[in-house]
Amino acid sequence: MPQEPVTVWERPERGARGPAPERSRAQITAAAIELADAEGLAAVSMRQVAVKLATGPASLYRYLADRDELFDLMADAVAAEVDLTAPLTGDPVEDLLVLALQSKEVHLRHPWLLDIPTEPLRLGPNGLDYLERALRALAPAPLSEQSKLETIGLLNALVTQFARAELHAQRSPTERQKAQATYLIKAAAEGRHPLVAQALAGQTASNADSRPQSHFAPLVRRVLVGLTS
Amino acid sequence: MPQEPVTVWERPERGARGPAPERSRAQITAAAIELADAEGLAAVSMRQVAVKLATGPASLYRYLADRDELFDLMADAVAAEVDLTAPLTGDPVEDLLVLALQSKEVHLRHPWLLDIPTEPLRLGPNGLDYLERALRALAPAPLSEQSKLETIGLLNALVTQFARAELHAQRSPTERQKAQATYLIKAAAEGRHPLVAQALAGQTASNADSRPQSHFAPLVRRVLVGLTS
DNA sequence: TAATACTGCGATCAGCGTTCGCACTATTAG
DNA sequence: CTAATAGTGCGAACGCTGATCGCAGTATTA
Repeated sequence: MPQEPVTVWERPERGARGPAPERSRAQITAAAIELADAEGLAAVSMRQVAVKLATGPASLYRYLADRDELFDLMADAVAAEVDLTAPLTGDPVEDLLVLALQSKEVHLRHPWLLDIPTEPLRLGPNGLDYLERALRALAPAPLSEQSKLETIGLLNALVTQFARAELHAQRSPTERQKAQATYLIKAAAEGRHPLVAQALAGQTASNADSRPQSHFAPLVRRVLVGLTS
Repeated sequence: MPQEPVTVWERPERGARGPAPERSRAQITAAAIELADAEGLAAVSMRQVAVKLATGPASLYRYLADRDELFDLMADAVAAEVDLTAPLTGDPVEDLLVLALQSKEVHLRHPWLLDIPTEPLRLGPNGLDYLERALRALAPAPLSEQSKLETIGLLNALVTQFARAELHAQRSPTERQKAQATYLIKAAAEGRHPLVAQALAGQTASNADSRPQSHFAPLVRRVLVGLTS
């Protein structure tokens, strides 16, 4: 027998009998995203989401199997913020770059995305559209299927990496981060890590320009050119 | 006044007064790593670690400020498994590749590393040595300090990405993963994502060769050549 | 009209990270 | 030698978490 449907995406939103649900997955997702945008992913507990919807925690389990599925819904919801309608140029590098830039914007808008535990194949309908688009952009490149997927994965890794760095730069540091920074400086000044000290100096010097110039686009371009040649 | 020491690395392991501690950070770290290796990072709760050390949870807080510091210790402990003593060749690409390969091995040996929440500057003494080594490898390359750090960051992103993929391939899939996979297949077969379907087919075909050949080394080389030229 | 399948949700469970306060002990100061 | 001090071990507890169970109420089907 073929195992009942299991992902949120396949499981029907409501049954055919009984009273109409008073809420919807979309509403719950929206409430969760609002919470996460305002107070971080840690604030997205079943209880707090329930409070926001004026119900009890147990009720949410009529809509979701568990908290992880809520993450699925949240991630896929914001994936829809990427525009996939613009025409492709035919240049894999430029077309992928457009995608990556947008994806990075989404991450900056929803920093909690970086806190969602990485699951293999966490991909909803919108994520699927995104992937299809990336593969379309990559179609002209003479790569194996596996290499294409690896390239897209690498691109996503770059997106999250730079999103993290930019968020880190623009947010005021926590106590922990200040402590870590002073430790690093002190340790580097000890003399046994001269190159780290030098890199640190260069880093703070470039910050003194107060130009948070990100090298994202040029770096992505270089990497993609190297991979799709 | 200069704020009391705050990172685990600066805070002295024991005070000058009072009885000698019955345990050490190293012991606690070892117990936590054993737990994590065997049952995953989720099993590393203060209580379970305490049980493993035949003590109470509250006692651990004489050694650590919080659970996150335990992660610091764990990550830095396994960072020591990378060999940094071999002589450098002088070729940044090859020298960094050696580092990356080792780092990936560490991740395969300790999969829970991928579950530790990414914090900016989570870097202990061993992590610092690793960073210094990477900068040494990169010294011959004509790059700005910032670009060097970005390159190393990208390298680490590649390491985690491939480690994740390889672990995913070699572990038997969870219920969730099976469900996600069947959803993906079904959705791709629907016709609106032809390229995803094609990529999926190519993926399962290459798996049929049962050769889990990783493209890690060649891909890292290509990326690094592109970035350090 | 009866059976059925669904909904909302209060009560509750087990587990979590962390804090408090107390008994105890080694070191230091007088 | 004694008293003050700072450190240690840890039982008990607090507030929070994700999740389950069972029951009352409701819309659909037979």
